[in-house]
Amino acid sequence: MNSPTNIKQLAEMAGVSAGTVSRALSGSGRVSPKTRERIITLAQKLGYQPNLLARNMRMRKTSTVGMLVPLGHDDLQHLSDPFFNTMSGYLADALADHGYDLLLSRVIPSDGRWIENYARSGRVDGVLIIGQSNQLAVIEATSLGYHPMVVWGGQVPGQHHCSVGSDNRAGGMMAARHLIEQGCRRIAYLGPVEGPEFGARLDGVQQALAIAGRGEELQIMPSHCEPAAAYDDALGLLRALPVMPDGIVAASDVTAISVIRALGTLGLRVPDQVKVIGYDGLPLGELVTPPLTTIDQQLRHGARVMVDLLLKRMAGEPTGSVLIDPQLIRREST
Amino acid sequence: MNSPTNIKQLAEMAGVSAGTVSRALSGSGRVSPKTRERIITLAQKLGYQPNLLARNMRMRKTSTVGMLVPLGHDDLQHLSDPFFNTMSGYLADALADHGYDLLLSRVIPSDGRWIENYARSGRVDGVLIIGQSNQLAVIEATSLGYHPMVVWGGQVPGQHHCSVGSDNRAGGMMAARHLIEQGCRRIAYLGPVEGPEFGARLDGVQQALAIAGRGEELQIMPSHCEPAAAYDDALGLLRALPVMPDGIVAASDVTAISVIRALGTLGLRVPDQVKVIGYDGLPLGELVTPPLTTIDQQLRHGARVMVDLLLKRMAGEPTGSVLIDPQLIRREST
DNA sequence: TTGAAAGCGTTACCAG
DNA sequence: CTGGTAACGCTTTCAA
Repeated sequence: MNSPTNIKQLAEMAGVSAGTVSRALSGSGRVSPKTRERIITLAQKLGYQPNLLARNMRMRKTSTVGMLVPLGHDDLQHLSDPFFNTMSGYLADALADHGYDLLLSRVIPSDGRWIENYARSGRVDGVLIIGQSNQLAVIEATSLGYHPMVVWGGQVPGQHHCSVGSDNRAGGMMAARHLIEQGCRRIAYLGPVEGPEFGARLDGVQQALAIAGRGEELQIMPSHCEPAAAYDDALGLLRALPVMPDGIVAASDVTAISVIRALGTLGLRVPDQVKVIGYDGLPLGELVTPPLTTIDQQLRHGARVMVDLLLKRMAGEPTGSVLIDPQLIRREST
Repeated sequence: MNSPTNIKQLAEMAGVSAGTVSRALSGSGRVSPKTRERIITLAQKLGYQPNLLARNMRMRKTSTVGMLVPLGHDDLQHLSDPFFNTMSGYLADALADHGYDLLLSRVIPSDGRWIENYARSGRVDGVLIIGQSNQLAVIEATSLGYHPMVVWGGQVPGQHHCSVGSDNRAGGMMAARHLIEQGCRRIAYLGPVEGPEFGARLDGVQQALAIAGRGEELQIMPSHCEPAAAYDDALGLLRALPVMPDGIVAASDVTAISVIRALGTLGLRVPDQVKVIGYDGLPLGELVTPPLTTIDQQLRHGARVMVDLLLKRMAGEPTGSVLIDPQLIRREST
């Protein structure tokens, strides 16, 4: 009793045509209740599974959304990075609630069309981009011709593409202000200094210091973002410093954790001697030693917003971008 | 200058037939170097993107692997659980190295054919199952007729399906032995007590105690596995205990973290008053307070093994199951 | 209510 | 080396 491999076989066994089976199984279209019932039970009994590729192709709809992570320069394994993990988990959950699957692809931006090529390959109904890396131009260009795309990341004035993300400048200010309020006298920033996200965070930090009349003061330690090398990076940067800061704004939670470890290696206690604040609000920030003070981007909420907007855009509706209020979560690293 | 939406349009513009374009672009088949060059550059210029659905359908190959998480009883959001996150990240990385994408699906086991239906839908070339939950029978039955499937989880004697996982009994023994060696006098187990994975871990714990001549001693606190409720669960279970243990084997790292927090709430210090050991070896175990002693399943390595075996099975080759040596990682929670 | 046939976009076979 | 044609498995239109 082998399962029929296609609808025609099943139709034959049921003594009807393929079209009738299709209508019966899909529920759409008029079929006599009797034959419908008969076909459905037969399909069940025989374990018939329609070929979704064929259906998707015919219907031009896949019930699948692609998540793309532009790798920028670092072509190393990134999908196991805690930030992406967390995000993909939230996104997969939010999508599953709407009956969509998540296709996880590691794409290396080659030409200016990598998003469009992926999107138009027919495999996905829409695209979620996590992190703009250095691909802002491509994203913006793509958005002009391809509607169902939502980007996690910062917002730039006049942008055309739909983005969801926290107000990085406000978040950066918030972080610096917090350190100032805690009495830090030598504040430093450690993390990437470019890109619409990290750049804005840094801007915010500088602005907060300027407002406090301490604009000259910031020590900037530009670093990469690879989690694997983060600890070594941080250690090297801190060692090279002429004078040790007493407050560090880390560009992300992962960076902050590395910074704290590096400080530990250097024999410095957090938060007694140096205060460290992260950025992201990853769940694991709550678990680390010491629990991380951080700027929360509310990723779970953000993921839901992204999915909602994407579904709207897939339906052809226009959407605006969303700026999520970053929130200071005070824990024990400051 | 609109991109051609299908190969026929492109062929027309190039003044050749669709077949020739296909051969030129795929590189297979004989095409004169001159026309091949011409077609390739034209496709490039026009931004032609072949429809992968159609290709996949025709070739019966998708370069995509599905990851399924049987949810068992708990139909709550599970894909954002740290264990699955970690696993999916490693798997996605390992698959990407071989040119495969990962399709993340949350499937609720309905009937006895949910795996087969998913697998035979044509959307994936193979299936990775993470965690057997209470679906062992279905998995085993499916494996009889569907080859390209690899399961993360325990091994049962005489099983037919291909599994990769740590030796849970050995791991459980290792954990209990460690607590015994640390001088714990009242040992408890907290976690699920059934299923081929957790059950075996518990067995191992009991066996280690029996060997030490303390078989009667173990306090068992059966709990669920939902990370959301884990803390409340742990707190309730610990509170209900007539006498507080001084050593706890937690069924997973996530559970262990919850246990440690619950102990904190009860005013008990880890490891001074109670020692806690986890199971999994998640990266975040290194970061928590206190850093977690755990039984490491070497998930990154395990993910690679799973992918290797799956690729072999997709090629039709037979494979055996793999048992990964669990290893004690001693940190500061014991 | 049902059946036949025309696609969806691709690749593979078979002639020329 | 290239063009035409037949699949792949499904849905949907058009007739009956």
